[in-house]
Amino acid sequence: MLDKNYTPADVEQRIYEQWESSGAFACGKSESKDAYTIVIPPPNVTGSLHMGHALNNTLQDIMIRYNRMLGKDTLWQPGTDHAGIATQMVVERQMEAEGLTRHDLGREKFIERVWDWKAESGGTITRQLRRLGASCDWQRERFTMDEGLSKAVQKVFVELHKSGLIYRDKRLVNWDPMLHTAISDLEVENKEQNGKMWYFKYPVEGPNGEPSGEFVTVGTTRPETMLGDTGVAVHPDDERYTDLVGKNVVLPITGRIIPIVADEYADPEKGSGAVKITPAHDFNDFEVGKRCKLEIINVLDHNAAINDVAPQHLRGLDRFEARDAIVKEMEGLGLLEKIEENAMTVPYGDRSGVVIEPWLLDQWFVDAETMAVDAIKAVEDGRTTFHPKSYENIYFDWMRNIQPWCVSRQIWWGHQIPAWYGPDGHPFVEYTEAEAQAAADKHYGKAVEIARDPDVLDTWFSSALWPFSTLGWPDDTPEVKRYYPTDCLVTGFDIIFFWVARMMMMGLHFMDEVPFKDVYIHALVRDEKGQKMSKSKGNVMDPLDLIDQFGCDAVRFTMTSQAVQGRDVKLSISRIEGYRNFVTKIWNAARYAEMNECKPVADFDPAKVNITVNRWIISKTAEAVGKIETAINTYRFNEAADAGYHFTWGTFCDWYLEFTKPILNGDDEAAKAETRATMAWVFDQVLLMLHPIMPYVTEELWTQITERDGMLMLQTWPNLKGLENADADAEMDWVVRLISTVRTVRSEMNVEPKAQLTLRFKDASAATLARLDANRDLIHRLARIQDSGALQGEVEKGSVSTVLDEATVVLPMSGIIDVTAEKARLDKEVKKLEPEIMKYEKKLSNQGFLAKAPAAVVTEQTERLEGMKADRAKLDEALARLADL
RNA sequence: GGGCGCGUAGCUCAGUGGGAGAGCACUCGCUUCACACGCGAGGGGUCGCUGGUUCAAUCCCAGCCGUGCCCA
Repeated sequence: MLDKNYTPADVEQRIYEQWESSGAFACGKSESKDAYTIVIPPPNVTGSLHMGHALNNTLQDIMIRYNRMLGKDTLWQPGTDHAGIATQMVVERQMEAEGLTRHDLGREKFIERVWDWKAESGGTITRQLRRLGASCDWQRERFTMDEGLSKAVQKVFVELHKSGLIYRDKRLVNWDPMLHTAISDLEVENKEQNGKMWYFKYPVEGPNGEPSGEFVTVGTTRPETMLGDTGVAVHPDDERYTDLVGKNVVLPITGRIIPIVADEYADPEKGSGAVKITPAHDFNDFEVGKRCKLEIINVLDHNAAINDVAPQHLRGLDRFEARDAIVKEMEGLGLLEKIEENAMTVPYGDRSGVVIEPWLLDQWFVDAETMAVDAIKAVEDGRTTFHPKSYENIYFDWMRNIQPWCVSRQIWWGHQIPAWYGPDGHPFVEYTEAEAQAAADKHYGKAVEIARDPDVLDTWFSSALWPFSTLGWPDDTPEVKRYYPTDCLVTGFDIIFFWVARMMMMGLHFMDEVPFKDVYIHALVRDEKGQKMSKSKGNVMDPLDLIDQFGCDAVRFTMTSQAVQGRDVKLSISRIEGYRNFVTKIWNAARYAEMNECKPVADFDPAKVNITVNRWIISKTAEAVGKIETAINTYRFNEAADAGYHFTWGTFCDWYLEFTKPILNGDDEAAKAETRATMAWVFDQVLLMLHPIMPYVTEELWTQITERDGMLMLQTWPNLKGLENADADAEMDWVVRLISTVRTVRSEMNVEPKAQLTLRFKDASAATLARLDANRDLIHRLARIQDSGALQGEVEKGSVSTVLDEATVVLPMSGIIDVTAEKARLDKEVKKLEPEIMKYEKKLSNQGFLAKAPAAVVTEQTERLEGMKADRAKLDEALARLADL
């Protein structure tokens, strides 16, 4: 006997353990030729599950469970990435409490400590994914720092270097002065904020090296960088400055003599039209400096404090202290022209939260521009398709303007770069130190000492290999053959550049094939007001809390029903509550089936049932399954949820279960048996079709209903093609409309709920009367009718009338009818109809419409008008009868 | 500044070149033997504004207004 209520907390953990321990998640068990593979976008090992993960992994699990039920050899490859900077920060913070820094331990011991941390705390998110019901193949769980994946990283680095796609270069990079490492463009967050624009007057040098008395005014938002100025640029067409180009200015404070150059970067419209150029500390200035052959002078140290190049009194000052000091000094010199408020964008490190400094360094770069060529082409020719397609533009745009990817990081936790340097700094990139030594010795023609590059690679470098490194590459494994390329990558749009783009580049280069055929981009999860969830706003919802509160299935269903392509998910509690109620509804439907002894019958054939209601619900079941299939195949998850919800609640529970009551309480044993078997079968189909979205309650009911051969998650997806039945649909549709219309009349006429009425059909066709005969019991029960049939003679006085197709439905109510109310009710019906009739009359008298619209449309609209006119005539008749009273 | 999206019922959102929909909320009625996390019925929208294309526009096009995001 099923419990009165479904208690998710009692069920979910137990079922998950059964699934996992039975090996049901493992790939390689199906004999199908087809494989279906998703690699999880590896969550950060320091992370914990947030709503974005919940959405992302629910959708992946739906795809995986659905394809597994289709019989494919399904692999959902799980794992985490090592999150170099984030993880190092976590461990360093821990050590801080003990008064230690990583330098106290040294590199080796520190890394040991990170592994200890990982062993202890690194499993959080994978445990949480289990609570979400994720059917990942956990035995294959990988970590980007695993031996195998590290081998892949090493090979990729060495090979890309040998082919010139990785190179060492001195370039401006984004320097994080708190974390003391370079980071990539993508790890920089540009924030709009109000700052200031300071205008400095730079004295122009006269013919003899003395100040000429003339000044050039330059604006700057970062006064401290003036110490590194090596030029002043003006626009070549800016006539105000034509005479000055070629002359020099004397840089205040430092006394450095720097040239005035012409470069189109200077915008005559902005400020004074002249700009100071600091090639070592600004990306644009760096380019100007290159074009105009300006000196590059670095004035900051790795803490972004002023270095020893600067005059004595400024050395060692933090950049912001230096800013104040310089402004004050310029003011003292009478060289501060003015200060303006200025809206500007400031770059922040996404991990450290401090302002990033462009800094000139030797770093390792990937030639992304070259690698992007194939990656762009693969999407252009459809080898990889984005869903929704509009995201392809974002991808193209980024890929076509891609910058060299800085992959070296000055931290310890990560894949150490396989590069060794000779005495003069020449790099040797090899798999092992011995090989590097040999290469160096050969290069220098003698035995030399080499030292390994202390830097590690960007975490995203290793996650870019994820779709094949997790399958065992570079080893030639059966898994690589079977599961690559993967079928779909499911991710948020904010991650297109981090994962999609880089996985595409690496996959195409090393595997000669795209890493995934489809990319499904889902939206962000926001709060119910549409605001981004953030800790500072205090509007974060914890998916685990929600699961505790409402059950996992309700949370998953909510996510799914909201996962509309191209639209953000706005999550509200009331919505989750609503779907929790849906779970309860399913549970209660199962109880009803159980109470009525509806158990699955082994040899039940849905094509061979006789009773119309049963044929009808089977037809509707086939329709619902079809809708869900189409929806999932086209990544319209909300439509899948919608179809499941409406079929289960709106059709199966609201109508079919009610229809079965007179049968199951009746005496016709054959009808009872068929109905019991049908209901059990349909309910099984409900469990099957909803399982990908709500795995727990469906699995629990599957095993509770009866003895089964195996778990629901390993059953075959229903194939119900050909079970649709238009005749049964039409008949039951009529029954539903009849019952609804009677109920409406009862409600609007305030008929006692318990009162049993008589039902008469005026002008009904033989077909209608046959339908009435065939479905009399259930019509009587659901509409509370005691007697029904064709109208004999005149309509009884005091009857209520309504129109259903060709017939008038008459409900005699002598003694209980309220004439005024009935007249009002009929008037309302007529009033609803009239503007519609006018609309169609106008349309159908339009010659243009008759001439140009397709014939089928004209016919259809004509019929519709005729129908409405007939309805009105019947209503008029009813009103006339009422007038006699 | 460039790009993308959105504006449909009180709220959150589906949808379609030819009859405006759902969930929640709201109103009324119901201890109907699966379910009050329920059942039945109902009210509510000039589909942002202005033009254009079309026999026909909420849907396609242009402009505008409002709003959100990404990039610089």
